[in-house]
Amino acid sequence: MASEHLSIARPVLHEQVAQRLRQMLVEGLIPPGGKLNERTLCEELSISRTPLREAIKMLAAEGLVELLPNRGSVAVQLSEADVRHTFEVMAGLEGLSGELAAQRVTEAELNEIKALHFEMMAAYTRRDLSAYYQVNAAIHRSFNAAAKNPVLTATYNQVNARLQALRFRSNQDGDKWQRAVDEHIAMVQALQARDAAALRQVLMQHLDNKRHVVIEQLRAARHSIDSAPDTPFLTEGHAP
Amino acid sequence: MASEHLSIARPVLHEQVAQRLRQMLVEGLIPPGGKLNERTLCEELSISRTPLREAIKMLAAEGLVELLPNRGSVAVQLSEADVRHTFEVMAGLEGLSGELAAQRVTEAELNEIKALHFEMMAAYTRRDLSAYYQVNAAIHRSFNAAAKNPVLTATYNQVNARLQALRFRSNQDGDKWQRAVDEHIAMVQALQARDAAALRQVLMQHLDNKRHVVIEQLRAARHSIDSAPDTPFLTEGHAP
DNA sequence: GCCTTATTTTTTGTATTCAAAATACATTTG
DNA sequence: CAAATGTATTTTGAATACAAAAAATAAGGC
Repeated sequence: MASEHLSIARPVLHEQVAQRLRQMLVEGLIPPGGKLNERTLCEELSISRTPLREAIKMLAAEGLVELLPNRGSVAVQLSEADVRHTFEVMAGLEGLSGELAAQRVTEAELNEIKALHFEMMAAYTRRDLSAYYQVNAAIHRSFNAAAKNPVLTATYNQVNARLQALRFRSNQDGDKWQRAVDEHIAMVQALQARDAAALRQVLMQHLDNKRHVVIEQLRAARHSIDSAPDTPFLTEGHAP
Repeated sequence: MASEHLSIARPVLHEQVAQRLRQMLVEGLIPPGGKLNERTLCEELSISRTPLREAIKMLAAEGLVELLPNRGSVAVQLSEADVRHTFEVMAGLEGLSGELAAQRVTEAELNEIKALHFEMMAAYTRRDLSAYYQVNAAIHRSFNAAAKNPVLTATYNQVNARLQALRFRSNQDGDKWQRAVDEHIAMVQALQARDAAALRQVLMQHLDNKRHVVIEQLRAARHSIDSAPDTPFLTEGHAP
C-alpha cells in the first residue's frame, strides 16, 4: 500500500507517444503545417493507432496540433498574428512570474540565479550561442521556480511550447544580443532588490523585444523561401 | 469545393463527448475527485470506448481530469493551494486582458459594455444572483473580446474551466457583493478613460477579492461536511 | 488536350476484441 | 476470528477489425 507512486515506472504508452511527438514537433521533424499520418507514425513508433490517436488528442488540447475532422491532424502553423498574440500572453505570464518571484525568492534561489547569470555572461563573452541558450533556459526555469506557482509554470510551458516549434535564433546579431544581456542584468538587479514592479517591467520588455526579433526573422525567412529554399533559418531552440 | 468549413456541422464524436464531459464536470454531475468509469460513461453516452478515451485524454491535457495509470481517471480536485495558484494566474491573465482592452476597445464595444454594465446594475438592484452571474460572464467575454487576442482568450478560458467545477457563489453576502459592484464601476470608468494601468489594477484587485471569498467558502464548506454533508454549497457558476 | 465524373485506394473514425492490471471476493490457515 | 493468500471479476490498456469519408487515379465526354 506504500509503493503507489514509486513503482518501477513503466510509463503508459500514450504518454510516451505524446512526449515523443512533442519532441518531433519542436525539433521540426514534423514541420509546421505538416500532416501527421497515422499509419506512418504507427510504423515509425511501432505502436497501434489507438495510443497514437490518444496522444494526438492531447497535443491538440495543448495547441500543438490542429484536428481537421475526417482529415487527420497537422502541426500548427502560426501566422504572424498568432506569434504576436502568443508573445503577448507570454509577456503577461512572464511578468507575473517576475512579480511573484520578486516577492517569494529565497536567498538560496537568488544566489543560484546570480551564478547562472555569470555563466550566461561567460557564454555571451565567448559568443557561444548554444551555451547561452541553455543557460538562458535554466535562468527562466529558476525564475519560474522562485515564483512558486505550479499552475503558472504549467501554463507558461504550454504556451511556450507552441513557440518552440519556430526554432528561431534571435540575438545572433550583436546589437540585439547586447540589449538582451543588458536586460538580464536589470532582471537580476530587480530580483535582488525584490522590486516586483520593476522586474515585471523588465521581463515584459524583454519578451517584447524578443517578439520583434522573432517576427522580423519570420518575415525574412518567409521572403527568402523563394530565392533560397534551404536557408538554415531553423537552428537553436528558444528561451527568453 | 466551397463548403469546407461551412458544412452542416456534424461534429466528430470525440469532440461532442469532450464537450459533454466538460459540462458534466462543471455542473458537478461528476464531482471533484469522482471517478470516470469508462463502461458506465459509454452506456450513458451510447458510444464505444475509443472516442470516450480520446475525449478523456483531451480533458486531461486541459487539466480537468487526472489520469491514474492503469486505474483510469478522476475529476481534478483542487486543493486550497491549487485554488490560490489558479486565481493568481487568472488575475495575471485578467490584468493583461484589461491592459489590452483599454488600448484596443472600439467605441461600439465600449458602448455594449456600458449597456451590459447597466444590466448588471439592474440585476444587483433586484438582488437577482442568477441574472447577475450571467451578465457578469457576458461582461467578461466582452472585455476579452476587446483585448483582441484569441490566444489570451483561449488560455484564460482553459484556466478558468478548472475553477468552474467549484461552482461557488460569492457575492451572496451583501458587503462583498457591494464591493464587487464598486469594482465593476471602476472597471468601466478605466476602460472609458483607456487607462490601461488602472484597468489592470482594478481587474487584478477584483480577482484577488474573488479569490479570498472563494477560499473562505471552500474552508467553510469543508468544515461543514462533517456536521451537514448535504450543505447546498454548490450552486451557481462563476464569472469574474 | 482538358475538364468532368466514376472507381479504386488510402486514410480516418468508430467499434470490437484481446491482454494485462487492479480490485473484489472467497478460501485457507494460524 | 483475523490475517494472508489464492481465485474470480471488473476495469483499464492496446491491438485489431470494420465502416465511412476523403484523396488519388482512371475512364469517358467535350
